[in-house]
Amino acid sequence: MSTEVSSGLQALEGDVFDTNCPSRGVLEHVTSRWGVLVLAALGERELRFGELHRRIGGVSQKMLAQTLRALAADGFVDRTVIPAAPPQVSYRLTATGEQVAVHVVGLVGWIEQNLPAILAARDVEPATR
Amino acid sequence: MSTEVSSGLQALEGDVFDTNCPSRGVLEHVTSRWGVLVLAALGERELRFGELHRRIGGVSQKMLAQTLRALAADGFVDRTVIPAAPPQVSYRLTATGEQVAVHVVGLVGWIEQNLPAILAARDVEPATR
DNA sequence: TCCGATGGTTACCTCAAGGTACGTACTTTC
DNA sequence: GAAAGTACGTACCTTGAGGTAACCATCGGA
Repeated sequence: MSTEVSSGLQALEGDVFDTNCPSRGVLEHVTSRWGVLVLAALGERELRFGELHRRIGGVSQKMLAQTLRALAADGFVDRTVIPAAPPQVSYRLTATGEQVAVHVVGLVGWIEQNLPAILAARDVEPATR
Repeated sequence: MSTEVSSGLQALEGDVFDTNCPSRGVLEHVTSRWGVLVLAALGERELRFGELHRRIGGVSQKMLAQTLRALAADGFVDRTVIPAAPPQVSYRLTATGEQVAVHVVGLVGWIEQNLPAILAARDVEPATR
């Protein structure tokens, strides 16, 4: 479809198995401890800082701000400041962000749904050891 | 199909947004630095320890073994020892593991394909700041 | 006979992830 | 006028993730 080869010498795909490939960095932002949860939360709807903080259990303000900055730098999250009395800041996924979020939400959803089975399997199979 | 409700009082879904939910642990195993790559690698085919080590750039033996142990404990990876001269150990995804791997591979694949766009966006938008 | 490969384990050490606490600037509320 | 909420930034400190190196057991090959 959109695969214009144009005149590009570059625009090659990434390879996460290569230590030096920049995709490693992106992958680590997305799959970081709080990155996954931020993407999953924003996948539901746009949220303000405080709402995100309350929604994601256990995250500190510092780490939330830091994670949001990293995701914004990669172009996954859009930050909007509403200049009000106490300045309100809203976060939403960009078009690109929504695409990653689809995968992240899929993964998270699968884990949530299959959690009972996973936990059950943990106890049973000492035989394999 | 297989959705027997049985007599279960439990078997509830997980909630990753809850700090104390065990799904958090599973999620962190799966999305850990090396966990993602191991699942992605084994998503392609069964691999031996050394093959995995060579395939995943930058991983140490220690972390690879540790990651494999965690994924095996969660029932995502199956470990098979072939008692040969230098004992060979093979790793493959379980049925459950293949299901998570689908999501992980999807995510990783998306990042690899969209890497050029992501990197390009990084440089351009200093306006948003 | 010594080397190297296989698939680890263990001890040791380092650095960065991440938590706590406090500062900020402004406003509403009691 | 003091406290509380909003959205952070920063300094400080702890913990654990993760790297390095050495060791082990066995076998085939040079």
